[in-house]
Amino acid sequence: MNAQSVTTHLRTLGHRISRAREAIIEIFSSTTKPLTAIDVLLTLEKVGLPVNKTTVYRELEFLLAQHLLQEVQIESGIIHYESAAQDHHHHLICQTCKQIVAVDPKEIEQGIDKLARRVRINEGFTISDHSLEFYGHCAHCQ
Amino acid sequence: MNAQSVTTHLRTLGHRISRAREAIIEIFSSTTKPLTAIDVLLTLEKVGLPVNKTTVYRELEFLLAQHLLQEVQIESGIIHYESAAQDHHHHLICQTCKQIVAVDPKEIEQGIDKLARRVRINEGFTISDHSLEFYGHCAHCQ
DNA sequence: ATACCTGCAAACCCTTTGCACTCGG
DNA sequence: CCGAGTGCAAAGGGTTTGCAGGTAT
Repeated sequence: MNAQSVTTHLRTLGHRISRAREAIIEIFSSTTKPLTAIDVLLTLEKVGLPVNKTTVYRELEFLLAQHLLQEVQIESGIIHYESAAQDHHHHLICQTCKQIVAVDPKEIEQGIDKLARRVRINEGFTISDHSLEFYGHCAHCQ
Repeated sequence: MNAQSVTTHLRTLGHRISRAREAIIEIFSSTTKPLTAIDVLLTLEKVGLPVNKTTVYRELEFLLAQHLLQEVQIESGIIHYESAAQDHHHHLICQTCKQIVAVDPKEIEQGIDKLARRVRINEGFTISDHSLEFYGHCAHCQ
């Protein structure tokens, strides 16, 4: 889902498309990296569309409620968001330089589904989602 | 590793065992649930050993540095800790009642190792750790 | 025109820090 | 005794809220 179709979708639902909203949608459409509110704030400044941090927080909340963004659990104490339109995937987090790389896990996903099935059976849980993140060191930081 | 052997270990290293420290070690030795600083604070109050929150935060930091606790990534914006002495495992988080259940994944671990190996090859990362959490609904909340 | 969206300031929650005091070994 | 551990108050980050003013439709 590109930025264009997202704004059209929102308009259909009766939501307005302000400059800030449009820019934030554009930011998340053009990266696979999970971003924090501060990341978004700084990116907007760079792009020449400075916005109050309150607006950023409110917009992230709004897009989350619209299921256009999702939270990512990668670092304690700070919330990261990424586009919900991306294919389901996981992350590699370099513990040295903190860079985050998305992993497209076609094959991995199968494996996790198997694992989830075992867990569900064992504990009586119905599992609807999972998060799997790998921590280590990237090629450059080794 | 039980509370007794932990305190002995710390004494060997020249660290003192205050009442607060002892009680916190005891708390983490007797549960598999990941706890927040507030959880620990409230538990100490219940047990009749009220302690300042600063002390709790400092103690968690200390035990983390001693590799007796580890952080768990399960909820954005708040840090959960659990005993590092537990066998490596993962969690089931009920999205309704928020209860957290530890999963002992002897078999699962093998699967993840395989997945990690594929990821490492693909991205040039050296992977030293991972976190895998499942989200869904427990038997009671379904 | 009228909601919705925005900025600003203040409040909130979780966590950290500075400093003087206390207690464990 | 003496330094590690503690409490208190204040500050620090990230996030949320209230309200007045601005803007998209």
